[in-house]
Amino acid sequence: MPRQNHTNNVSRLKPRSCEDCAVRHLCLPGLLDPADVPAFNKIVKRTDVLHRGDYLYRVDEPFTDLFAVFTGFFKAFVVDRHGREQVTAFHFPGEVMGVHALATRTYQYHTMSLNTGMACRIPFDEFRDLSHKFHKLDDRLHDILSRELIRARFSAANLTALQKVATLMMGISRRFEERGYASREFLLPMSNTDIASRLRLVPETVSRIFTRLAKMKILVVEDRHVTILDMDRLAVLCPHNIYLTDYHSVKKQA
Amino acid sequence: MPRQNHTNNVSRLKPRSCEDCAVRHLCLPGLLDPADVPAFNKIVKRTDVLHRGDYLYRVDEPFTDLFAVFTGFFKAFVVDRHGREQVTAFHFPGEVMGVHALATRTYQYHTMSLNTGMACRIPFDEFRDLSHKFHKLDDRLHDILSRELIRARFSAANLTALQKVATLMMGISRRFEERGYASREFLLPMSNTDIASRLRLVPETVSRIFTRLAKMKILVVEDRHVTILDMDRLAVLCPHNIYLTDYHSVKKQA
DNA sequence: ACCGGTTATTGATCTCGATCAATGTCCCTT
DNA sequence: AAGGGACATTGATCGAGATCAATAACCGGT
Repeated sequence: MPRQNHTNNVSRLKPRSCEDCAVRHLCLPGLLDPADVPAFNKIVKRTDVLHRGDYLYRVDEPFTDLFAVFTGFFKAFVVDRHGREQVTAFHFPGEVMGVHALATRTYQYHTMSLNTGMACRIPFDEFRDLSHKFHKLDDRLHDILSRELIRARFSAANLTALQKVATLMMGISRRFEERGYASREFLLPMSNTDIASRLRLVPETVSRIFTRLAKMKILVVEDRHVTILDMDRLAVLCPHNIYLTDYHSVKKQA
Repeated sequence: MPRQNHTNNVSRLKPRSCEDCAVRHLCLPGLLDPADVPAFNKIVKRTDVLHRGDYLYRVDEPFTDLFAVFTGFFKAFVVDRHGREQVTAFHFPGEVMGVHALATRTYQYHTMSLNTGMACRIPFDEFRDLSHKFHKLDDRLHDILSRELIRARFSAANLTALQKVATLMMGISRRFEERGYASREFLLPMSNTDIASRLRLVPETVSRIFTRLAKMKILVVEDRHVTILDMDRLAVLCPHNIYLTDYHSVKKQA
């Protein structure tokens, strides 16, 4: 049984640049003329190798940088007054983290590595200066913000537990696909508990839904290994064809 | 019993300018040096007088303009496949509408006037050019987007019906307050049904919650007239002190 | 290989808000 | 002033998911 996820592979940890990053097209410099990418790369710093549970930033820390996932997976969450985690987003390679803090100038979410990985740090002041020269950077930032906004509003929709889980799984599949990885078979980067928290469900319900989906021969989760058996019927369970991706193009609603 | 809402007053309908707009500080030009406001005002056009039920824009229309509420109130909504309205936001004077369409270049929500009012139309291409000269416009746009993002994520939180209604009422009160109107006594600009739709509840539940709040001597709704009797106890019902405002500063969570 | 803590699974019961139903109120039109 | 359609209120019942509880599987560390 395959145990390692391709995307978890961080064996070659030498610093890399945006120029040869596999997910640049999804990331902040994605709209730049290739000739302008080195100028952008110059302001980017890579973090140390991060391990499961390491924080990228915490709530109330002053906002100084935007971050992008270089390798690995991250989760954003808040902690309520009873000490319970509430996951607000999962972040895949190439996705930008921290844009929510533009107005308040303090991060509003904790952001934590789900496994071994690395992030890119983009000092916002330098980004802002650069975006005045390269307006494509501004356009991309606007894109990211407005996509996240639409996605956030839709994830507030009143869905059944089955629809929620189906939509999340479809979104994860899409995100693997747009990064060039297998989209019908993959390791879940996050725990069942994190999934439940993200979807405002309890872990018991997520577990039951997985059992149901297996009985329906749509999707099997064994250990953390997911196999999508029937992508079409999975898609039918997702209302509006809105998947919980961060950058996939937003579909129209009827 | 007072029947007209101050903010509904559109008796003097001559075109006005940003320079003497009472809610400019909340709006797109809010961060501009006063000397630069006329340059911004030059690209702004006011709509005709709009009446209850008039559309400002519809889903799938090409995105050409940002809009701002000049007078009156607006709601944004989608229509699901069963023809049911799903309200996604209410907009008060000075608030900017349409920013969600930056990425897709088509509006993703219907936006409709709730009563007699008027909106400002800001052609986005001209705004974009101007923002390259006045970076404060860009900063404000970022602010608006990131605030909406945080608000949208929180409105996805798992609240009880009581918490939802309390949070909305507190948000409305705050929004009246920051516009200089009475914040403890006002006319509800939207129907109970719209409130229910916004909060993913049914109108029956909203009605029952209002009855409960009256019995608790926290808040009375008679006809559309709201009187807040105990602001402190209302605030206690709002988790995280996050109110559903568009521009009020986002509070920290514990 | 063995533990100890975290995480997943499965079942029984409970609860909040939805649904169904009936009546009442408001407001716009004529 | 009358009538009609949308909107609001209140009660009775229902159901999806939470909660409570118990067991099992997994994982990291020594």
